Amino acid sequence: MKDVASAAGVALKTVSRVVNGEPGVNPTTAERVRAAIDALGYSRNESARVLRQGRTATVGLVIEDISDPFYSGLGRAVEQVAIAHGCLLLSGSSGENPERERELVRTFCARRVDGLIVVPAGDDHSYLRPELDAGTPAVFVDRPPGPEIDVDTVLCDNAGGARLAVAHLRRAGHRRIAFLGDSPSIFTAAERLKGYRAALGGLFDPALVSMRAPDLAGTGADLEHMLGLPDPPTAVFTGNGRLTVTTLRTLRGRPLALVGFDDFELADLLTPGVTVVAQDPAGLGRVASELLFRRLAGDRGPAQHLQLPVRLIARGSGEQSPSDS
Amino acid sequence: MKDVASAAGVALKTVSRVVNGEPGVNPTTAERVRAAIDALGYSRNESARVLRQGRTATVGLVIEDISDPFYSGLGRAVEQVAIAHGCLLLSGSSGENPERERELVRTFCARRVDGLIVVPAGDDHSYLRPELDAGTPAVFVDRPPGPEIDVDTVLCDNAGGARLAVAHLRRAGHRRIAFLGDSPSIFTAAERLKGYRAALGGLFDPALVSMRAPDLAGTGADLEHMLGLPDPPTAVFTGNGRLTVTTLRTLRGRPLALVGFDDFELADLLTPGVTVVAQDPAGLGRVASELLFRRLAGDRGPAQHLQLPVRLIARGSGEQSPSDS
DNA sequence: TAACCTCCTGACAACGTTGTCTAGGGGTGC
DNA sequence: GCACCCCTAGACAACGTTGTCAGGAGGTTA
Repeated sequence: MKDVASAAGVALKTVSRVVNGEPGVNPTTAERVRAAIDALGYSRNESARVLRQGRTATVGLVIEDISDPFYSGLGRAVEQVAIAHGCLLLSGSSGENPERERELVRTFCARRVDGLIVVPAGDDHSYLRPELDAGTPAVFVDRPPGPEIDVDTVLCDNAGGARLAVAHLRRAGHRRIAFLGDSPSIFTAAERLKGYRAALGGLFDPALVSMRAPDLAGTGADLEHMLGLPDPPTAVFTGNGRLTVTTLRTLRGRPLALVGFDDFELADLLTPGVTVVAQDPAGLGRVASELLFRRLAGDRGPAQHLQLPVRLIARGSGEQSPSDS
Repeated sequence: MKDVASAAGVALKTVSRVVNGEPGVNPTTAERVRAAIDALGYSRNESARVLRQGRTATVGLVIEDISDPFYSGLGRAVEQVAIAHGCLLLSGSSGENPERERELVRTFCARRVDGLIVVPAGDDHSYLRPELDAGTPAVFVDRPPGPEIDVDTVLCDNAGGARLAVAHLRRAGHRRIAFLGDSPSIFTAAERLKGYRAALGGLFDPALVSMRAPDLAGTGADLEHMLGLPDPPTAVFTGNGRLTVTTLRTLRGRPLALVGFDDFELADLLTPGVTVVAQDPAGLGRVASELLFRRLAGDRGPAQHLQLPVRLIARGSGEQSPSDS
């Protein structure tokens, strides 16, 4: 900017005014400055601007894994809202590691992001307190924070979705319904287990429940084991999209009624089509980021806790009767 | 930092030294400073640090659409390499819009990213010249830049992959092989058309080629039209993952041999399994970012142009003979 | 005891912006 | 012709950090 100023024969401040479109600059002078800017290929140093003004026009997004379609859909929605507000997105994957989540959040905060959107991996978020107190708003999405902090959250109706899935299978006549879920330490997995259990009532049998960290081989083995029981399941409820795919791959055409949590591309093209409880990742991202930008615009109201609905999409796999298997 | 300094009763610079782990600070003093840091919840302002040092430890990634599995896989790989080098990732989706690509790159540069990884949407990259001259390295991945600039590129063997696909179908006995591709303005689509055409030789028939911007309805209609020709195709080669899915959805079980460019999850679970020419999105991302970090480490050698291999994965759909349809 | 060295600490400038304040030039009103 | 005001422009400080350099305290050597 200094170079531009001397090239145009004006003061620093005048260049600053032109760059920022501030009023009170003679059009002739402004034109001369613009010419100098073009000639020198100058572009404003945002770091300095941030330092001076305090706002970075950057939002930090912490998700579990950007290459998971669920989270990348969520991320895309956040990105779009951010762009609409003139913000950029700093993003990072926690890989389900609380330590990494924390590190990402701290790094983002050190770079003075204006706000955070977090899919938490851990359940202790006391480390966020200083940042929140310093005025950096955070919105938790897909999973809530630990009890230490009270911030905006956007979740989907996990338990309700699970009840929906199990009720659907029960309507088709199933009484032995297995649940293949993620590690119970994960909020959504625990909630879905609750819904599953509630909808089963007296039919609940712990022998038909497998919950473990994503591990294709392990969950597949659990399912095989269940199928070998004297009173095997006639239907399966899978706790997330990855597990649904794992299960399909394990079954490989063996007929077993199936309802999966999370919709996925091609679910309709498989034979039979896969019945799912669909949530709306883009909706989660959109709502969460709109909440964040409302905070950034100055909303100081109490923390909001939103829940987005889920819906069951029947495609065939969930409508098979017990006698089909 | 100023507050920390006065709280600990030391000078600014001493706090700076402690924060940066610089030698030459009395352990007692350092401990006092650390206590003050904890008490005040201080975290270093990276903007100021960047301003002072000139390096942001940030890499910019411009891709087409973060929610596309191909690009999110690529993005994830870039992220991992960046993390390994202590860098954060600023990312943005161009949505196949050259204007937006340019805007993203400029915004990234204004924030002084240390380097750029770009999947270009446009073909004029003269706008990057000032940045390159200023020493910001860029690596183009999946598609090359326009002729105005000569930078590192990492592509996959598009034409070779297409030849592979068509040759595979020809071996199964097909002579009427349709090509459903993306807009010919997109580099990869054009290359794949070239490979398709080369492998067909005299069998090439423009009536069996559809190339258009991603548009489910349009491509589906083109395919339907081809199937209504007096001499219809007995096989289809689809130009990318999205189009493969579109085609599967259009065909909905109608038997027609199919080979798709790009592998996708569940391709093996469909009936028949979908034969694909698989490229390695994570590999593209990894190689590109390693190239970038080599530049950031000071490598000033001539621009490298790498090509990653593709491989054909036979799963059934590409092995059907013409008489099956 | 003087000279020197090491270890630790602090003062100060600088990075590139922008907010605030001041000032000159020219026009307008009386 | 004088007072006043508006328009434009520039000088200067400040944002929070780090690099450079200077200097004091204490120990060692001659």
